[in-house]
Amino acid sequence: MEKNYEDNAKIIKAMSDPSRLRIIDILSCGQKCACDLLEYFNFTQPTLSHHMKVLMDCGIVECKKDGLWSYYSLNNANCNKHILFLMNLITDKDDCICKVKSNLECK
Amino acid sequence: MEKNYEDNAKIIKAMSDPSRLRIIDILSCGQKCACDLLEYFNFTQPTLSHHMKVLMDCGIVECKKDGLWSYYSLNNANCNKHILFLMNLITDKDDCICKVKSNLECK
DNA sequence: TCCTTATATAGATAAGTTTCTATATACATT
DNA sequence: AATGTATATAGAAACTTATCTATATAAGGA
Repeated sequence: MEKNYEDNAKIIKAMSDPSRLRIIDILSCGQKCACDLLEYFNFTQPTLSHHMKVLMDCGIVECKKDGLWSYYSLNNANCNKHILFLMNLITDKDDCICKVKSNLECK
Repeated sequence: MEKNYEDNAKIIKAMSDPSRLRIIDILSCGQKCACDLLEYFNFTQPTLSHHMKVLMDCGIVECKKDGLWSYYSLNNANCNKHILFLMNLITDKDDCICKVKSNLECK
């Protein structure tokens, strides 16, 4: 029981940072490599690396390596429906109070 | 845009602590005064007071004073549907992966 | 083989969070 | 009025987090 509060808190905590919310938002348009993601932010490459680790550690994001590049994407398969729903809340353009996605152009 | 990530992160952050998840879980059974809430936890009264402040500051919980007592309840009216849904995820016994609520008895 | 490039890791620092003890506030009761 | 009780606030300690710089790793191309 206690354990469930802990586990859920960990996943929710991973989403409780503005930069990581934005990363989730960006990845909702499809996979991106680290260097592309980095262009959306003012922080450094190691900081992005840290954020991606947090998102991967709790299963929200997965990584596919190809040569020098790391391609990140939302790990929908691994996310339980609760987290998926929250991600949709944040990323779904049409049904979104926060309008976070409105300034992104998905290709 | 930036602002929305910040605002959403603040609300999500308020829910990213195991103790506060449990408080939300307990309040899903109905309003409780601080001293009743406190019995579920091992921390002190000022610590509970801190957690309630965090939950109230972002609008998840509201407080009704009656004499010496402070009655806390989930502020469903003020919560937008996104947050409500996440609270349901955590608190709804029948449709809940986390099963957080299973050990609570609502009267 | 050497250099460049993409990403990860190590370690430090500054800021934020959770918790505590001590104390204040404010209402109730005697 | 004095005392007791429920809650809030202040301030400090311990821990965690976000960020940085410097460096390591590992793959590709000259």
